[in-house]
Formats: sequence, structure tokens, C-alpha cells
Amino acid sequence: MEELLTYLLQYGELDTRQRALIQEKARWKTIAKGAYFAEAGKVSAQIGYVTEGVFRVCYYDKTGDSFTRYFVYENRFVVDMNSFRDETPSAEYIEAITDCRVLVFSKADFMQLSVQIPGWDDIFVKITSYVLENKLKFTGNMLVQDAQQRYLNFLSHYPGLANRVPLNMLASYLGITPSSLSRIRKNIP
Amino acid sequence: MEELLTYLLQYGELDTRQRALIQEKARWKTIAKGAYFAEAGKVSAQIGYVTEGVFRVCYYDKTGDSFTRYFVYENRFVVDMNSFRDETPSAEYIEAITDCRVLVFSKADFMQLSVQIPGWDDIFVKITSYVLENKLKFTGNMLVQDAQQRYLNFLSHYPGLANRVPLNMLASYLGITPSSLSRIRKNIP
DNA sequence: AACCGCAATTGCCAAATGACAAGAAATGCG
DNA sequence: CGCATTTCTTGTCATTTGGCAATTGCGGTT
Repeated sequence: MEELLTYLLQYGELDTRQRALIQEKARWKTIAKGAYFAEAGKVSAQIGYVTEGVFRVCYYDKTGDSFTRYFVYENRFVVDMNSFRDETPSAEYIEAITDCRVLVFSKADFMQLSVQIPGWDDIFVKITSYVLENKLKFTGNMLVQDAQQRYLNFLSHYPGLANRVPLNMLASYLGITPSSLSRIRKNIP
Repeated sequence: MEELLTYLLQYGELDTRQRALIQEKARWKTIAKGAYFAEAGKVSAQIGYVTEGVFRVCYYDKTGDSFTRYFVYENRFVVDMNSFRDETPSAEYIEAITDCRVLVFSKADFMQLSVQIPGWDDIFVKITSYVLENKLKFTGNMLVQDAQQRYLNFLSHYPGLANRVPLNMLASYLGITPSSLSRIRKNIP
């Protein structure tokens, strides 16, 4: 819980009373490995702050193969923002790839906080724009790099994450086959 | 000018008085082909609405090669949002690749509008989050496609744009060499 | 301990793409 | 118009990556 407040305070100020309001609304939720936090076709009216575990955001093609868009892990918000904001069906899945613990806000509670806490919206505007632009900058580079560079880049950007993520999911994130990733790993000390 | 208002009205309401305020602040600016709207290392305290022309957002590597992140064309905002929001130096260049006409707001004027027009900020939050998520979804797919699929995708997403953009810039956007793009084009009716 | 199922590794070959270089076409300019 | 410069195309060859299949490795179950 402290972690969440610390995280939020990076993006705006919150006095003691406001922090208490936030703590009142937050609900602990555990999500087992393999379960979904959000599913394509369903409205996901919740936003979660990950305190433990790793999720992947992914989609499936017609043949049933899955592709990983990105990973979400400790001290980040996990949410399908389009679905949450507009209450439209998700286009993607958010799957727990380890057992996860999350602090969840329902859309209704989130909206109440928005009314009760001036600057609440502002915090989330900053967070989402910061996160999105960062992601865009990172993934924008990937096209012009070969597979090994992308992998090394991933390692340095997300230290330790590679070991918590199945190889096939990491491969689909990097845009290569599991075989290729396996070969790349072999070529690195 | 009308185009700008039409564009903004897609994201929020503006009464006659508010529209007049916006028109007062907007300044026409022409940018010659090859000139920059923003440059790496400099603060870019302006946001522009493109009424004519094409820009590319790009960066350079150590050896001086340039890489195109994306293109901005008519009826879109062109801005280095990080630089504009935080008044920090840009990390990228925004280069006019044709002669361009732009409606520009300085940061100061933009902030005044934010005070004078309730919902102004909201409009821009919607625009940026919409644009960013779209871009992310589009570019996120690119890694798992081969070069030809990416090119075809570009053609259908941005009809007509391919003919207004030099081949080498389009190639660097697609993450391939100019030679490869040339060959791909040959293989398509 | 033996077995099963899934994930990861590895080998082999084919296809895609890059690197480099030469030539053709388009563009700009006096 | 003609020349110079840039951009685009094309050829050749090397490298990367994918597709497929066989094999190995590991955790869980009986």
C-alpha cells in the first residue's frame, strides 16, 4: 500500500486525508498464474497497481497464436486504458504469467476519487502520457535493431524480467521465434 | 482555421466565444521543406496544427544516420509533447519534408486558453491519449510482420502518404533499407 | 523410480533482408 | 537546355531469421 502512495506522489501531491481516501478505496486482489486481469471482448472496469508478479498484455491472431505487446510488473499500473476510460470492450488480454497481487480500484471508486481529490486526474494524465511515450520511444527503436540488439536492449531496460518470463512470450514480444531467441541466448556470455 | 475547430470539436464542445479565443491565439507559420519545427537539444515551446504538408519525427545515431519514428501530416497536431509539456529539451527532430503550413500556439498562449476554456485540457488529454494509443497499437504489430506486410499496412493506414515521402525516410520508418523497400514495391501491382 | 507433458534447445535448409556497388532516373540549377 | 546532384533501382553475395522436426530438459504425477 505504501508503494502505491509513493508511486503516486512522484506525479503529484497528496495530503494525509487524500491518502486515507485512496487507501479506503483500494482492494487487494490476487490473480493466479494463467488467469486474466482483462479479456478481449469484455469491458475491464478496473485499474490495478501491481505489487507482486508479472502480467503480459497480448492478443491472438486468427490461428490462435498469441503475441505479447508488453509486460507489466511490480510498481506499475495494469489496465486496459481504452476499456477503462470509455467502458468499451477490451481488444486485448491481460494475462498473469506468475501469481500476482494487485491493488485494485473499480471504475466507480476511481471516479469518486477523481471528484474528491483535486489533481487526481492530473496524476493519471501524467502517468499515462509518461508511460505511453516511454513505451513508444522504446518500441520505436526496435524495428531498426536486429533480434540480438532488441534482446540486449530488453535485458538492460528490464533487468531481471527476462528470467521471470517464459521464452516463447518473450520471443513474441521481441518479434522473433522461440528458436531464434534460444540461439541468441546461446551466443551471449 | 475552420479545420482546426472542426478537429477540436471531435474531442469536446466549444461555444462561439471560446472558438473566437482560439482563433485569436493561433498564428500562421510556414516551414520550408528541410527546415525543422523542433530540434534535439532545444526546448520546443510550441504546438502546431498542420494544414498543409508533411513532417517526420526522427532522430540520428552516432554515425549520423537518421531514423524516422513517424510522420505527421494534414489535420494533425505536430508537437514534441514531452518538450512542450515540461519545457525540457527535445530528444528528437521534427523536420518538414515538404513545404508546410501550420497553425501555431505558443506555450504561453496555450496555457492561457487552458485557463479561459474549461475543457481545453480535457480535449488535449483525449487527443494525446487517443493518438498515442493508436500509434502504439499500430507500431506494436509491426514487429511480428515482415517488411512487405508492414509496407502494405502503411499504405492502407496512410493512403497517399507513401507518395509524398522520400523512399529512404519511409524505409527507415519501416525498419528496412531503401533497397529492400524498392524491391518490395516492385513486387506489388 | 518411471512416465508424462510442456518448454526449451538444436540441426538443417529455405526465405527474407542487409551490405555494397554500379547504373538509371529524377530533380534542381545556372 | 545541359550538367551536377540526389534519389531510386537493381545485381551479387553474405548474414539473419523462419519453418520444421527431432531431441533434450525439467517439474509434476502416479
